[in-house]
Amino acid sequence: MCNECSKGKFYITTPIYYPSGNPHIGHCYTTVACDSIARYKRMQGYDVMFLTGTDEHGLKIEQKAAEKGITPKQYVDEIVEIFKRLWSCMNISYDRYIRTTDDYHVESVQKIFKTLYDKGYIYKGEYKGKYCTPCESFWTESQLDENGCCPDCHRPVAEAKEEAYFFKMSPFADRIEKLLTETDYLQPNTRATELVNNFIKPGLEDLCVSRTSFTWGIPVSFDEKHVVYVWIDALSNYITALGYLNDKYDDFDKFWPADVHMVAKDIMRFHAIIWPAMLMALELPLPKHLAVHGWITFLNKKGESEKMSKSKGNVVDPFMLSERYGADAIRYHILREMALGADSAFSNEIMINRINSDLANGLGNLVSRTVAMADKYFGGTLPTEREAGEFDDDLIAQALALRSKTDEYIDKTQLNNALAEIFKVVSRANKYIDETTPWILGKDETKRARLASVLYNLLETIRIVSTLLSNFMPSTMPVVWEQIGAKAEDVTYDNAGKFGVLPADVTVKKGEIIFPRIDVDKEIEELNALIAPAKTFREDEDLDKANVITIDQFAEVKLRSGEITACEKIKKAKKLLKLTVDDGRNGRQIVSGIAQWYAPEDLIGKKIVFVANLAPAKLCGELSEGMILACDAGENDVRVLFLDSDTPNGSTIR
RNA sequence: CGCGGGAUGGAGCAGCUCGGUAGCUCGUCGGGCUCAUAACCCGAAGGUCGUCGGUUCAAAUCCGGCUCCCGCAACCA
Repeated sequence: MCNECSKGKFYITTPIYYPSGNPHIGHCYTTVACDSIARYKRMQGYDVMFLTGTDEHGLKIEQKAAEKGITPKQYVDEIVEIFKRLWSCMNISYDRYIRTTDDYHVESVQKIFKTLYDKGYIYKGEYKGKYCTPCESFWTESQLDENGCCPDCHRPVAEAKEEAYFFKMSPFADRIEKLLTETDYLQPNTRATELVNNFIKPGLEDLCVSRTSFTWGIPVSFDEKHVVYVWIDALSNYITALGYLNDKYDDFDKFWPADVHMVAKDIMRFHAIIWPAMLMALELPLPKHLAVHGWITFLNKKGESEKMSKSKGNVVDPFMLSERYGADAIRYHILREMALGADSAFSNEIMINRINSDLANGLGNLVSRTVAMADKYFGGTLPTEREAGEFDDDLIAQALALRSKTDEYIDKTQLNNALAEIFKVVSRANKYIDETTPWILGKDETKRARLASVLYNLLETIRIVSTLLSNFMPSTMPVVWEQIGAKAEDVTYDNAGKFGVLPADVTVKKGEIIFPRIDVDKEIEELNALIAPAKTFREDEDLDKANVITIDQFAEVKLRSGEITACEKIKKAKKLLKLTVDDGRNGRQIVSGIAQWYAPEDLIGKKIVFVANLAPAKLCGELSEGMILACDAGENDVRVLFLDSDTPNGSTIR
């Protein structure tokens, strides 16, 4: 069976990552998972295109670069280097790396935008948002700082409108709903209802696809004061990287549509709704699958999993991990722990235990004891006489059945299950050694043939297992092959479906330990010391010359004392408390996001400090006239500033 | 009543579509073995399957109420 030419093509993508910071373990997961699938498919004989890259435009990049005093391009160039270094460190076999700043991508995006405009799917309209007059900047609600002010200059913002281009989503709503609910596009499909209920049933809103408020982006070719906003720029990478509407590459016809787009759940929405809509508008075929995985969360010392974030000091550095344990151990751990769709808790302890029990005790030890016995009893080279025995059939049957199981799980992008199947066979082989007791056979000259059979069966099982595993752990499996005497032609996909491939007189070679066992306690101690302690201040709030204000500026903020006379939770909101405050005048209502930390009864009767001249705003339908002062108290905690109980209400604070 | 997911031995999970002896990995304890990386193999303990009620000969599984967690949306003025 020739598989070099008969399998067809396979196109798989990671998202293009946003280089506003260094890559973390979450980026690693998606990329490692795609890499393993890509390797597996290549091994099967598919013509594989594996794409990854970086999404390099946008306001945030522009700002980060400005902070460092370099151009946006210089800024992204630096971070892209770090991404690429990580991928090389993790043995990522991508075929192509797209940067949205690449000329050909820019050219294609401009053409795509124009095409959609010409087809009538893009029209000019008005974008409503928050505008900061001094900075001449538009912000969305979520970009505003903790006071609802401009994130740049921290002054109040106003409702304003900006000219912008919009992409019509509504014509595609029905087709998208069907795509999500009636096909196997979305994997796992459990999230389809959520998407349909939240976004499609209420009516798909037209999407703002251009901005005039920043310049670090791809200019709209027929209206240069606009730049293309993230959606069309970023999502279209999947086709521009194949040469869609550009001359750089010409394999669009060959590889499109994609077989798998893999993404984390936070960007599922864009890939489940917007991307299909764009493709429908362009009249292009839709990708076959969207595989959505969860986040790697960090299991803290209290046993709670939390999102990784710099301010919590729990970000796991993949460079450090791979240096300590090797890329393959990290790859194995994250692929084995993460079930498609669900979050997976990461902790140093879980990882080390996993490495120890599966890789060191299970696989590593199996290879080690098998090779050692071949070496000890036969000087490394097996004699060719054979004698079958009681437990052989079961072992051989399991080894032979493995490949089709992993095939199936790979096609369902369930890598954790594929690995679980492989390690079942590893366990079976370890058990086989106990059942056949080769150390007893070794003492009896008449049992040479039986002993040779046992060892040969073990070597063959290891060969099959390691062949399939080499897609997940590409750097250590060749070491295994060297030790068990397997040649390159022995460890192919075809041969992973056969038993009896190694020559009967195979010669093994004792070598280094593949996965050394890790001393858990010692290691954890060292790792904890390495993890940066939590910060109680935000990095971007470091006081430097730029942040110094004058006394007049301070005087603009009117702080007053007040007393909380009534307080209740706002039903619809998780975090909001509605406070009635005696401000020494007519009283006022203030809404505060402290419900997580304070119960209403904790606050009634307390004296607090509030900002008196803050523009009123509505939160969850409740009017808020001012803001009470509170400070961060370490990891996800807040303390309200309380005044002495005899402080008069409504007096000025200066 | 905004939308969705979840609660199963110490930990993490499977089972639930299509009711019928509750399973896996890790951990704990006991035993075996000595080829091997104090690794491997076998055995045991440990769960009234969140809670209350209903349907049924029979409920982890189906139905309804409740509690608590977690996402999304909204939102930390």
